[in-house]
Amino acid sequence: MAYNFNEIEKKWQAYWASHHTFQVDSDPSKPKYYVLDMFPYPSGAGLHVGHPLGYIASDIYSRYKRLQGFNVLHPMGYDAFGLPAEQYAIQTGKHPAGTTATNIARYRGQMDRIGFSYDWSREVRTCDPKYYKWTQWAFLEMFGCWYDRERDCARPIDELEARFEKEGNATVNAACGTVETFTAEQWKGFDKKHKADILMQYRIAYQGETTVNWCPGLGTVLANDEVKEGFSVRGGFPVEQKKMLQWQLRVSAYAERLLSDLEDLEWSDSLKDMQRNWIGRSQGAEMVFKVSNGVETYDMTIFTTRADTVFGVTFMVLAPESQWVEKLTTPDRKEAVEAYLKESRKKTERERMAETRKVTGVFSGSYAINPLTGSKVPVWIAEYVLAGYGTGAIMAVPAHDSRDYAFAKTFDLPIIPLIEGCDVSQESFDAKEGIMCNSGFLNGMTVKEAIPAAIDYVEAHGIGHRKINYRLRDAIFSRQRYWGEPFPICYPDGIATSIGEENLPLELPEIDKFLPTENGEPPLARAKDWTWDGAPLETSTMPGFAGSSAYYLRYMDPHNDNALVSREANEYWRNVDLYIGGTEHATGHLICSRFWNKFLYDRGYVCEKEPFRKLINQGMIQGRSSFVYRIKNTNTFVSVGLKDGYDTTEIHVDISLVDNDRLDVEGFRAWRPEFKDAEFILEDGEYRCGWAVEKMSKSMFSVVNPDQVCDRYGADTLRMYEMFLGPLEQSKPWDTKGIDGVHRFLRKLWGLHFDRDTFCVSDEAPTAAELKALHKLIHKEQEDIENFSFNTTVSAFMIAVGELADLHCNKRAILEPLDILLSPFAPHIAEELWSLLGHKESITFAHFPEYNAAYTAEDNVKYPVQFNGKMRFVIDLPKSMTPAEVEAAVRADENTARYLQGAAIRRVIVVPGKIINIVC
RNA sequence: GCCCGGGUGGUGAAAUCGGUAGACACGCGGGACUUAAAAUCCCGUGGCCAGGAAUGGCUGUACGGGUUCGAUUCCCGUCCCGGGCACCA
Repeated sequence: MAYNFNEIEKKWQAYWASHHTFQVDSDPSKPKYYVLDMFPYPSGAGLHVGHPLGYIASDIYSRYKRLQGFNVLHPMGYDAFGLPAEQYAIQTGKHPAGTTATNIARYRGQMDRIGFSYDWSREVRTCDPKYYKWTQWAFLEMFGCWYDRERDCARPIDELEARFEKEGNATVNAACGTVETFTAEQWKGFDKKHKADILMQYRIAYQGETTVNWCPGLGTVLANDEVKEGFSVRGGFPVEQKKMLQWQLRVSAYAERLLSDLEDLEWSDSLKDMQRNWIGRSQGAEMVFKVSNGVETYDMTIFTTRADTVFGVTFMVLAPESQWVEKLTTPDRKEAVEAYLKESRKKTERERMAETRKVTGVFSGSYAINPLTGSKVPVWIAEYVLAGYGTGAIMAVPAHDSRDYAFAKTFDLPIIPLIEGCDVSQESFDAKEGIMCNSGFLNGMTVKEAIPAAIDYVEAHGIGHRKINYRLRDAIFSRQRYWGEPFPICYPDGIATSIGEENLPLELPEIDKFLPTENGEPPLARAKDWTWDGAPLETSTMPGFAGSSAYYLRYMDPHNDNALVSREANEYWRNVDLYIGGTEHATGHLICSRFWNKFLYDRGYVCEKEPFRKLINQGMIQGRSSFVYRIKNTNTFVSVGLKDGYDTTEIHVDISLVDNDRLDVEGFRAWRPEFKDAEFILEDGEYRCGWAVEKMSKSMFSVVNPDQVCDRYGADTLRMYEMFLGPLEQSKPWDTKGIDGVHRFLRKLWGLHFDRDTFCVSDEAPTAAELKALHKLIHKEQEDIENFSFNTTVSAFMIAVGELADLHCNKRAILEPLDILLSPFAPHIAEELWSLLGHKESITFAHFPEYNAAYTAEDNVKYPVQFNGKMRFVIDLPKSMTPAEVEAAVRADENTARYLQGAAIRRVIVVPGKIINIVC
């Protein structure tokens, strides 16, 4: 009986669908397990073999957990709003909704062929109004809240208003923008607009002026992780800095919690490090310097992590965008300062990057007084100081900071070394080590002692205080685009106002063209009557990460119209136990989603403070592209082994024309008209191609479509082969030539049931050898799956099946458990064999066989033996022996006696399971 | 520049609380079956050396040191590759 995988796979996929095999419901009698894939953006190109890697791994784990008796939630959906569909719409006039639906259908078709065990009844699409209702809802919740630092959580903004009525804002400790201090009386006197402006500074979703990454090519702002080296990730257009009024989320208020809660997560250290880096906690002090422009004197606050170096301050620097610039520029310096500001504003991010090490700056004309030494130092303005970090102003210590050093050298400012014996004639001494000098009361201390001592002194004298800064910025939440969630915000009298949660969803309006308007407004401004109760509605839309921030919650209760997720559903499913996806979301989606979850947690809508307990980043599958070598100015191609003798050009060739690095010469001639008359210089009678590991891409003709692999080998082979390729988290090239090995294995397994002499599965009791082969596999599979070491599990299957084949095993008691073990990896063939063994129920409901230690305990172990200090040989003894038994065996062993050459054994020391020491 | 990973056959890779390095698979070589091919099955396969052969010896996990009876594994230094951050005071 042949292994007809296409028929088998179709049959079981239909069976699972019609029996709703993978549909789940809350079931308090069973433990829950939630396995989630990062949902895909459905692009027009469809899936290539790299995309399903993580999905296959999560599917194997889900099926494995089901076998163990868990109630497994394993859903899938689509991150359906986004730029490519809109760019396509601009080019073709086709509505993004249509393109998106088409792409989703294609993705679904491709995924279905691989035999995933998703509960499709829970599918979500972020562009569906029933879904984005809850994205908008969460936004309004954030709009309606402020962050209370006292209680360290989000609170309703009404409470804050009531408090302003009673006591003003002096006692309020909130994460907020810059606000003046006011009393209750003053608050009552403010007009409506003024009050709204003040409240806006406190809201968690707020509107604020900020410098953004503006991408003229796309006509929108972009988040930091949507920009790479000054170009947009999508489309590759240049990006520049621009000040704009934007909706933002106060993610920075959660910085400390986002950082400390990382501890308990089962994420890789590298990923945690990336997040820690992104959050960028740094401990230091804020210090006040008196600054004067000759007319007026102010208190200017700066932030430093090196309070110990105050004695070495020789100048101060302001960011060009700092509010101090205006106050501290003296009339005689005005012209020079303005010229500098104009220059720096003109520069794009890209240009600033290109001149990274070029030092620029301008003197403001003002001076500051060092609070510890009383000395007078100049105040400069320079691009290397960032407005968005700390206070936008620094004290410069050129002797011990390389950036200050470069600046001092360029503008010829003094450099005062503060550490004994350090040489600052060529470069600064940045290390935090050594003994302090030239530093008054700090002299003689080590740097590590001096830092806290300096801060203590500063605090005691009222010059400053300890302070922790974060580089995590608030998330910019507006996009000047069409294909995203509309903001449920309108502007009566110019005041941003919620349209009311009861009116959600606010649906995306139809427009005739997807471009910005002639006067530069976002596309939504084209919509007819885009107003609410006569007031204009917000015209920007939400960014891509809005819809993906809480989708894992929606899967728990996807059809609920009254809540994002009901309390019961949330309390049952809680959070994601295993999350699998690419590392490209390490700082964008994963920070935003954690923030979003924490906000909902503060408000009591969800019961877990972290969304994703365990996270695995699957590696990328790269392409393996092939080359031919054309001799320059000819139409002759030379085989890779001979190319060094010629001057050649490397040309990518379609990998479907290449088999095992050998070129299909006729196919190549037919491939492109220009190669019709191609000549070849062969080696050993064939044309061999060169190859390289590159990104899998159309332009390098290295894309492998999973559908084709399924046609030729079947889904089970695809699934096992992708796992067999190498460790899950590692990037590795796809190479179709190894797939035969896995396919052969499945055929062998099939044959083991049917082709072995006669067709008969017997109820005979299995032999010890058969049981041992099975139980070794059970042991290995359980251990490996828990460690996500799927590649070695596949090897273990091959070994076990090889052993059983050698034993001509056809015992039901062995074959049944074998099918169960295989079912997470190759579910179709496992189901088919299971049913052919006489079972009516799908294998999904079978229990997972427990590891029976009795059969593997017989495994022998190797004991290295040493005597009188030297190791000489190894002896082989059963693992199950106690140390006393080992000793007896050693004393009785003939080989040992021979090695010892007649020496009498005085003592035998056994390190359990490891080593034997013989004292003679 | 800073922070993480990682360097093992022709290839993808196994093996790390230190214990026979290269499991499993691809590829390659040889053989069986076949008129032939495909498919299938069997044997061999890190390198070097000796032998007619079974076999034996040496060497070998990027490089150089160290700890240890014993190091792919632990420590120090160097080189290379991949990823992340990048004027964050």
